[in-house]
Amino acid sequence: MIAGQADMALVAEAENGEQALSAFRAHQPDITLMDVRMPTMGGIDAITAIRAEFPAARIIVLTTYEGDAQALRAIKAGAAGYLLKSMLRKELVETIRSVHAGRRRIAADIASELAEHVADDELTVRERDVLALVAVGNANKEVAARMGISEETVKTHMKNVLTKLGARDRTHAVVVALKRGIIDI
Amino acid sequence: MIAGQADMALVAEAENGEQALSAFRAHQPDITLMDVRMPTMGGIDAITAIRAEFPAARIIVLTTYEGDAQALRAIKAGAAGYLLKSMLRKELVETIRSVHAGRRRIAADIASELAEHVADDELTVRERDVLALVAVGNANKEVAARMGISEETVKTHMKNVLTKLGARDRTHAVVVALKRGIIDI
DNA sequence: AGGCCGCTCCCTCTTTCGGGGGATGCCGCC
DNA sequence: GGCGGCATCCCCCGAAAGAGGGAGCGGCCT
Repeated sequence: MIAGQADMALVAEAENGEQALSAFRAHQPDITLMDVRMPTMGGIDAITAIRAEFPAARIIVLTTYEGDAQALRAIKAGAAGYLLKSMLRKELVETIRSVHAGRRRIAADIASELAEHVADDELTVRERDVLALVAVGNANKEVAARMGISEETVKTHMKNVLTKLGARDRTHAVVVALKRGIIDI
Repeated sequence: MIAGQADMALVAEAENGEQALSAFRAHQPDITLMDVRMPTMGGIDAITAIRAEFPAARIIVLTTYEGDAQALRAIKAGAAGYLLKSMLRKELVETIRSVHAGRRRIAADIASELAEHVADDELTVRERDVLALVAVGNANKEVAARMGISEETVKTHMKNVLTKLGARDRTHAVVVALKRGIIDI
């Protein structure tokens, strides 16, 4: 599709983050389209690595819906664009031209979700760790044992998680966190 | 990509299930590629509708990972192939030729997942209803009120759900059901 | 007609959750 | 050097959850 545009050329393709990095070194493309879900090295890490070596790199994330937290991570890593695979071809080429011209382009759905949560506190590392263990069926006591902390501390973390995510109980909290891309299973 | 194959031609495209059905009527293609996530009419319903009118229709589902339950529904609806969007182009064209020749083709990952769960009891309608309400943070008592049944019945359904899904608690059950495509949020 | 299955309801009892409260030590930032 | 954020731990307590049981009823298939 890209090769079909008069003003574009497809110079390289990669199957994972490491290949992406070495392909970037070899070709130094004007624009890079990046998937976030890749084996061996995720897209976010690949963006970070590429931008560390080439701060001017213009990277557009192209992915299926993964939640606002995922998008936020990509943008913080230096992505200049964020698109969903469900979008039309026209939007893709427009975004490529737009980013090439130096602008940022975040898909409207993602942008509005990001906006919804800008005021929210993000979960801390420990809170995410606790929630991830809760998601796979661990009781507070089991989470405590696995993390080497007291059950009381786990309860404190969970209380914070419920408040921050606006969840009604632990089950709801896990669902919200999965939808928003805060935790992965 | 398809138009680039010597033995293939792209005859129509649709944005939702209804368009897919009328486009099918108009063109009656040898092979149909179907996404499951579409607005207004889902892919599964579209497959059912098309196969009701054209029992010989050969439909390949092409989707992102949605769990084995989703795939099972598609196959029961009459899909002849099931592929993941993450797969390589080569596999896609091979599958198209294969299905055109009358064979069935289910992606290996999906096939092994389906195989894992063939022996399992599926959830009943009520069990899924209960679980869906639990997923959004309802306590048993609230689920009971919403469904117009007693809390004891809700507990019975949840007991069955935990057993059937092999889950450790309600939170785990929801995560398993989401992963397997048994419920959607 | 009998049996299976899904849906419904009931009881008991222990464990776990979740909402309050408060407190302490550490670390980085201004 | 103080202040905020994070992580840790503690107490109380009512309400849920979940693991046991058992049981009736209606529909569907054989």
